[in-house]
Amino acid sequence: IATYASAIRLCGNSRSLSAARRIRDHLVGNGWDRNTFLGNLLVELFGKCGSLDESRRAFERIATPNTYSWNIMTAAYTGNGNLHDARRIFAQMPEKDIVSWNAMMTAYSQARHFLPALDMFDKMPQWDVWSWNAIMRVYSLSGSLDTAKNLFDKMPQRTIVSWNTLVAEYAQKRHLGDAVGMFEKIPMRDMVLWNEVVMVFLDVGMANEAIELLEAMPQRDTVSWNTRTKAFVQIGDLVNAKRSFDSTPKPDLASFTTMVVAFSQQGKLRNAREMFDRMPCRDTVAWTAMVSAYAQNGHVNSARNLFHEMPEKNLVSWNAMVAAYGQNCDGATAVHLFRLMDLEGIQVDSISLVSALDGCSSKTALAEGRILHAAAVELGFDQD
RNA sequence: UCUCUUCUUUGAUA
Repeated sequence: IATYASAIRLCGNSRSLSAARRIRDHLVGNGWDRNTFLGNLLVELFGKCGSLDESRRAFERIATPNTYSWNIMTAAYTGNGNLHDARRIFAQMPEKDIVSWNAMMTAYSQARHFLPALDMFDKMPQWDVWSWNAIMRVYSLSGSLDTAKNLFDKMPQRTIVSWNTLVAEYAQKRHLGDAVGMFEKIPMRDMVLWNEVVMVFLDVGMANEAIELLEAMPQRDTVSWNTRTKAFVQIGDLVNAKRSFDSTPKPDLASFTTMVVAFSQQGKLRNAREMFDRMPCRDTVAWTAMVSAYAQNGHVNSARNLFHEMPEKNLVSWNAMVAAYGQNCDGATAVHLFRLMDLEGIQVDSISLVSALDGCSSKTALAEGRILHAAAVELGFDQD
């Protein structure tokens, strides 16, 4: 079991989907895929690769799934932005532990569904530091930074994550004074915090200072390297961005996707596609980035083909495709897709609406405009 | 020095 486990983990590190499938087939062949521990690893592995079908099948093959199995299955869905199926799994779970509740609360929070997130918190049988950190973030994301700070002060325990969360929230909301104040009081500074500081420089348009700081840092992790690559992209230095990517010791999906977007923005569609093809495995984010790359460079048909090839689609992927049609003045198809989202069980958001409206400006018939207006009213966006 | 899952930093849509 240990041998198989390490083999699966190796795939996870290299994020190689084909290697993952080979191991999976091997385990299916000898029946070890029914083992809970190994099955759990497979569920997680396919989830991380954005292959939710295979993840679910691995889950279904486990003879006696435990709470870990259920939680990993939930995480696979939430990690790919599939709130719908995550909820379903959560509801079906025979036994929920604190991890299940925390995961579901965070899933709502990330989807910006703050009321259900608060509801989860209230319904939880007990709370741990993770729950407190997560609820603190719900408040800050929903705009109540003061409430978040009050929570931070009153929380029964705090970890380094609590501190890092608040610094990041202050920084993102441009309360730089508060961010610095927090930073100075932090008892222990880790890599996450330093990466946050680098991001502050990038966010305020000081890319060169960000790069200098990164180079002065004693340690760098993959996030640091990715941020460095992004900094070069931001100053329009594609050559050094590519160099930064090539120097990244352990590139992950974000490293590749950053380059896909960078090439696309410079109109280098071929390079973008090469980067995409070189990825050992592709998650929903990567697929969506490539769909948008085609769309933004005027290749709507290629965008559509790739969209249909995607193994999993979430809200953002759909929005990207709606926008693709909108930007290319095919308002009718954009609206059609917009309505299809509903049928697919995707909860539309304001971006879906704006993207569909984009193509409506002149070419779309009045009837389609009415559909969107009705949707806007329903969503409560009619005042905007 | 990686006993499987949940919190904070980097990558996708307007």
